[in-house]
Amino acid sequence: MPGPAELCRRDRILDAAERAFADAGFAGASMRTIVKGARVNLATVYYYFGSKEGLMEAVLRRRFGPLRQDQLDGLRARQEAAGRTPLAVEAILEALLQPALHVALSVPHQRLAVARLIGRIAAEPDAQTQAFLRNQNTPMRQAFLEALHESLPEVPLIYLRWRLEFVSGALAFVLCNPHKLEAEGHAVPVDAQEVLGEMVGFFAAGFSALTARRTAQSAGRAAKSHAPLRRRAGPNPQPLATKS
Amino acid sequence: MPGPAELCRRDRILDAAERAFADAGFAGASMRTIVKGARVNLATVYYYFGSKEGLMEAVLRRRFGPLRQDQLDGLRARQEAAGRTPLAVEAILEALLQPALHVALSVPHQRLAVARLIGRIAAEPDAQTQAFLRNQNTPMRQAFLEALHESLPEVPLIYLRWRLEFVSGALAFVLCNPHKLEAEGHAVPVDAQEVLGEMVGFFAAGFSALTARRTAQSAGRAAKSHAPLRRRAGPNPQPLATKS
DNA sequence: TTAGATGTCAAACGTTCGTTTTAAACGAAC
DNA sequence: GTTCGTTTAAAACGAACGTTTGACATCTAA
Repeated sequence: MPGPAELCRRDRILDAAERAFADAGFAGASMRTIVKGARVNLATVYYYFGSKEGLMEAVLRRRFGPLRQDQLDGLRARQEAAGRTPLAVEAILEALLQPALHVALSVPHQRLAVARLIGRIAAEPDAQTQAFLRNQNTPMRQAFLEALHESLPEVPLIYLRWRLEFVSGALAFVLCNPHKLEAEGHAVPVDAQEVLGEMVGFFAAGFSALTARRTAQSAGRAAKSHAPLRRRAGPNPQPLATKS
Repeated sequence: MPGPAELCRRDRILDAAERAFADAGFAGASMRTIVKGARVNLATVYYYFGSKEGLMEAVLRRRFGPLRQDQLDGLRARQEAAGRTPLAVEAILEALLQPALHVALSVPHQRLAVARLIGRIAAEPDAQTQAFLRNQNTPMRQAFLEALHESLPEVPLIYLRWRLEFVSGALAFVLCNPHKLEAEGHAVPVDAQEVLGEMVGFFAAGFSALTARRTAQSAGRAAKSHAPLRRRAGPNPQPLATKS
């Protein structure tokens, strides 16, 4: 039977693993640094989670389960409040972005690890991790896609899906590198509410844009500069400093 | 003196390393799989590149040097063609996105590895890699930021920087997971030109949006649903399938 | 021919990896 | 008090890791 001490160790492992995976990725994080951070024996991890992949899966389940649920709950709540009328795109985007930005940017101690984790696993190469994540996210993404389709019936569904991927990519990127949103010299942590407002406004305008069929002539007066892309062949075109 | 055979080996190593880093990330790719792919001896890599990090740096330099130059050239060409008038946002975005999408999505054989590499390293934890990449990209990003500022003087600079990060994130995400843009069942590779047009239209609309100061009331009729986010504490809120 | 770079190779260096084994300590039930 | 399932600990497993070594070719310059 699980006593309180056991839960304590299990959670310590999950916390340390979350930090390690966020910092170094799945392959780069080692079990030994995780158990050092959790102050438990190496075998304890295998007792609870079976393997490194099992540990990763538990970490993802603990974080993304509630997060995804919050996103879905937010969408449903807004839909109920709106009654029969389709939601404003801004409301849909808020329901999607607010839970992630909130858990990632607003909380005090070191839950920045969560942010990096969210962003990191979007690019994780591990096939099992990818499959697990896809299974987790598919229903949620489907719900948001349907909501967008109701609000923007004139935009082809395939483009709505693309645009949703753009939003997901930007979100993952921001969560993974929150320092890139900070002002030039300031070290002040970014305000989650402000980022949310800016992202909602930015992407809502994009979503409401009609399908772009221009591509070539959109540059207008610069169209003549479309020379075929050449690959550079010379040696070391850019020396570049190697130190930060 | 470098003979042709030597250059051949050096390039074979870079090709194999690029593929391996794109597939497994920096930590996940092993020197032995790289030399196996390049059909060279293990020591040869150290003869040419000194270390694994040196190899990574050479891979990044070879790809991102020309890519970044193409982006800058495209911007400058459009600026010259436009004369004194500020560029259309669409033109700026095209200059930014077209080289990356072109090298990543359009080429035949296996240069998809380049795409995954571009997307992957945006999330690479390795500090040295991050510093190297930042040094590479800073001047280019600055140029695009200035171009955007001239075209959209009414948008505060800090928000232009944020929006540029959103675009970079979406681009990295798309390059890293090109399959997510494919249609549901179809396996047809995505058309780079179509993605470019859609991204340009989508983000141009976002950039031209005025600063959003609403955040709270933007959801309009759904504002009452803004309950404080609760963290879920119950055990395993979502069982979820563990197999793909 | 000799001296010295220049590339290439097989083999091994010591370390760290994920994982397993073995056993001891624990609390509750009989 | 013994037994039993559960939990922790120390040590070790074989494999793979990044890196180095030393020898062996090959070629140029003196």
